[in-house]
Amino acid sequence: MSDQQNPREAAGAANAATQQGPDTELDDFICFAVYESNLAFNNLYRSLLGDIGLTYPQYLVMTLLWRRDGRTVREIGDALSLEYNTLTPMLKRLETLGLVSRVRDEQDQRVVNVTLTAEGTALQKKAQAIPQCIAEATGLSLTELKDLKARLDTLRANLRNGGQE
Amino acid sequence: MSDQQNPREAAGAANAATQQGPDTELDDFICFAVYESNLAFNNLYRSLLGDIGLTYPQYLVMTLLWRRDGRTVREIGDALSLEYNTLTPMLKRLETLGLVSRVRDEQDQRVVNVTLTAEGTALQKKAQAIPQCIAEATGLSLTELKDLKARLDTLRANLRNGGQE
DNA sequence: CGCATATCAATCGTGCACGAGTTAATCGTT
DNA sequence: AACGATTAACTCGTGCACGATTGATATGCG
Repeated sequence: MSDQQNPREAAGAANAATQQGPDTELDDFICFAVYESNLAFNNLYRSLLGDIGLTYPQYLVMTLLWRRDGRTVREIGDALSLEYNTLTPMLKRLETLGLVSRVRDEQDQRVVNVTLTAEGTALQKKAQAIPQCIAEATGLSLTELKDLKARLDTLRANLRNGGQE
Repeated sequence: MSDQQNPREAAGAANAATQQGPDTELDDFICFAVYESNLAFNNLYRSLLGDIGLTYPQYLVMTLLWRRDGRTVREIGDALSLEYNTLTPMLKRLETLGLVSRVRDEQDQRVVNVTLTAEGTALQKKAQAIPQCIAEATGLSLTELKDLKARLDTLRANLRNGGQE
């Protein structure tokens, strides 16, 4: 098959379309590369997390709680850049799975505190191998990963600032 | 507020949790960085594309067709790494919007050919400014973007290979 | 105190992404 | 020609992500 599909074709349309020269050819490249990398991570996590019955976003929440138990919905949302309308159903699913408990705060009745159950704490053991698997699957050295992360963090910070102007 | 939530806290849990040393501390970092960058891009595109009534994945499909009109569902899926069960409803929405038409292939009745309508072609003009906006929002130089894209492409290729072993 | 305002969380509706399963058309082999 | 295997597309169900809206609690200010 000679119809070679690469990201260039998908994201580089601006050049062919608007004749703005090679400078704009990269614009969509980077977002498409991020989009595709995210899809690839999602699929990898799906296969790794399927055994323990978590989705990737659920795993991120559990990871937060394993690191420090007892957080409000807002704190979790801040950490993961997610809104209540995403988190509330997700936390309810984790509650249904018996991994966390959701309890109204005594002092401030508006707040819901999310804590690990014994089962939720125990699950950490089964998830131990996952970070190592992910790191190996990237095929990158520690130095490369560190560097790539730093660049992505810069990108993300810029996007958030620029998007709100 | 001293409760500074950063990606480190969300994705670096492996270290504190499993005491495996600094080497595993980065494992989840990179996927989280990609996850957050993707969220940031999605939100940026949402604000930019809201005016012309497209979502980001829809924009990617339109970009493909603007570059070369007349593609099968399979070709679009290959280009975007998406399955039929994602694309079929999406293409139907684009059809409902009057931007594309979906027609069974005469030679091979299994195949559905997707082509731009006049309205779909015309929409390209309104979308012209978007790549430039995105590029500026990244706050990165062309060299930096090019480099970052290359690294992400490598990462993605590795993930796909490693995920299927 | 009393009332406007802000905050926390939840609900509803839409769209993306994928696993699983289905249907219909084509291909390959005999 | 016939029939099993493959391929293209679709449907259904689940979960994530977000805009818009709502409700209930807490805070601030006159």
